[in-house]
Amino acid sequence: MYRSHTCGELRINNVNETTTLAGWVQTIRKFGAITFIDLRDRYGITQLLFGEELQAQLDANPLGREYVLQATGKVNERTNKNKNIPTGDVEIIVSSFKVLNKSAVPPFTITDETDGGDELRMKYRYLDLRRNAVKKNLELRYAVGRSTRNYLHENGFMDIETPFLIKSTPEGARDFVVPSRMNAGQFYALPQSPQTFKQLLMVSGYDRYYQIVKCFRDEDLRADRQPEFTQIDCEMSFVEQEDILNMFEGLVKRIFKDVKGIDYTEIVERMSWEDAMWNYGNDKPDIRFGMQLANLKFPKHTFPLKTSAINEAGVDVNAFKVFEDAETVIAFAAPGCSEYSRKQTDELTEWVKRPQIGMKGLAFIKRNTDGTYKSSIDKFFAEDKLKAIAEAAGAKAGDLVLILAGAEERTRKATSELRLEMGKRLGFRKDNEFKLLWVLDFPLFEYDADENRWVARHHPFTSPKPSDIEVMINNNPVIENAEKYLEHPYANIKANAYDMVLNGNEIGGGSIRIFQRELQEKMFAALGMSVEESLHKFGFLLGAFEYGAPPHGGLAFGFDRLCAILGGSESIRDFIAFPKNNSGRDVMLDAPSTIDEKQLKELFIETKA
RNA sequence: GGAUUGGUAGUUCAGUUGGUUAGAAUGCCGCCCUGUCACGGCGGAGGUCGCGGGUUCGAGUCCCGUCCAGUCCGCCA
Repeated sequence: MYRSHTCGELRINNVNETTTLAGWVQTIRKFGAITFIDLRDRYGITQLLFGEELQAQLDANPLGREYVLQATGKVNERTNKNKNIPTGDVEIIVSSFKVLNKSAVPPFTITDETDGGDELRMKYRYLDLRRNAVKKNLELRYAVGRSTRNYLHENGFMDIETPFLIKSTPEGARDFVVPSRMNAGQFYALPQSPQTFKQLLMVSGYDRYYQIVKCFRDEDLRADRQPEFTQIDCEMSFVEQEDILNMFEGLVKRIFKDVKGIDYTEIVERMSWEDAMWNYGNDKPDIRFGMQLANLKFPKHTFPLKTSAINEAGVDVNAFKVFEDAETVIAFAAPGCSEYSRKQTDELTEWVKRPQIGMKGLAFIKRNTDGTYKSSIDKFFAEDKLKAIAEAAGAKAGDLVLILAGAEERTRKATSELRLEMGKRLGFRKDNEFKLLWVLDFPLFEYDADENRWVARHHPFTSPKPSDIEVMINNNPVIENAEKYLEHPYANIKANAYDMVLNGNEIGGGSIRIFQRELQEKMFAALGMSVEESLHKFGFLLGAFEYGAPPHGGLAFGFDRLCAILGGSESIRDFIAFPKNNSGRDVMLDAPSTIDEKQLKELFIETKA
């Protein structure tokens, strides 16, 4: 027997029991004739006391950090208790011990606040994982997974595994490919998601499916993006959008309850994609705070049903040349910022001029607490006009109105980024506050300028809104005038698609699918695919749709990202046991790497001389 | 593919306008210490300033190239 207890479980009521612990040496504190050792395992830390009679034996078996140690002794109530750890009331008076294994000096400290940098931690990830901070994240991930499985199981969902070696369909993200030895010159692809398999399972009658599953995309990475990542992938038959929204906000609420102890009783807000873009400049708005955008000027065809925020106030924003030349002018109010100094407004201007944001400048109006207005553009607007603009932006006394102008897409995005930045600076984006949102009615198509064709915004299996099906079928997808693609009827077709947004992050998304062969064929054609091409790539799916495919839909959550947000982190890497770095490398394994000539030959891959 | 920040002791970092022998903290090693828990005290070892080239009397510092890492844009149905 290696141990009778873990290092995290002994308490005051165990006093006088004889116990054997095994774990890693966290710290050694020597005081001449006595020595304290903190022994650590997955469950906690317990203090060992080595008395005078063991010092000779300790000198003969010198210990160091991270040595694996077994110690037997009696549980003793401490004279000086440590209130910082759960086992702090007791210590073990060691009677015998054994070094189970030595350890080299670790390259960084195995503590909550480690001195190790990211690169070093990743290289020695097996040491990094000993740290409480990382362990906590993996425990949270495990809890989210358990909660998900429990909820879905209770609701009749069945976990079915789908293959990892599949067919490459270069639509969407780039595939990872795997050469086939038995089929010379041919390749498998790793799935970007089990999308087509779960739809086939619906055809097969497994009307509630789920899988917590690895997906692979060979694209450039970010702090919240890995080449292999995990999805909670779900699909249901005989459902409408409403059924799916209800089922899966139930899932997220259950996860909040199980993992964070939060009763999320609020109604989950629902917002159209158009409203999200109009009010927040973003299809995944953070609604933990207001600061909604005021559209002072915008291209009409982008928002055919909307009217300008100042149309009725009689303000001509074109009085300022920069605004006149701009396609779009958007403002919003930063609460309590009217006292910003010149230095602070200059700094914000520099912030929006960074290449990542790419604006030329920033205009502002201070609505002072004494009722006056001070603005960077008061040369062009009389005070009553400034007042009208400020009011359109929802500014109260003491607020600062920030205004950006330029090309529609860039300006809207920049304003959204600035809103998020100000929200962060003003403390409105708290890690421990959670706000869910459904974004609905996404556009079905997106224009691809490089190829001058339509691409599916979600994926090509997403069904159009029933009212838009006729528009899709009865119009030629060919874009005659690339400049005016927005005037093509396809630009306004809406999809039966939905995203779940948590605190400004897309945590999941899905759609009601096409389930009739004919409509699916039309969709492929709309995306510029020939009949031969669609049969070659998706013939199996079109075939399946001929044998009684039920109406169905589903969604997938980004599991890693969901865990990171629940853990209050921007980066998903510390919620994955063995993540890859920015360049897709595993620095611990040093992968990817070259392979043997022999392996290459077996794959019929020519090697360079 | 692009922008940007960084690379100096085992580790985390400082290093001024280009100027003598490149520093601090921590870790490591040795000695002392019977109640610590960030123990303490004394002493010691530890450097290809990422790599290559250039400017200069002189480069950690300036210039060019390159590699690595981080963040972002493009990309990610």
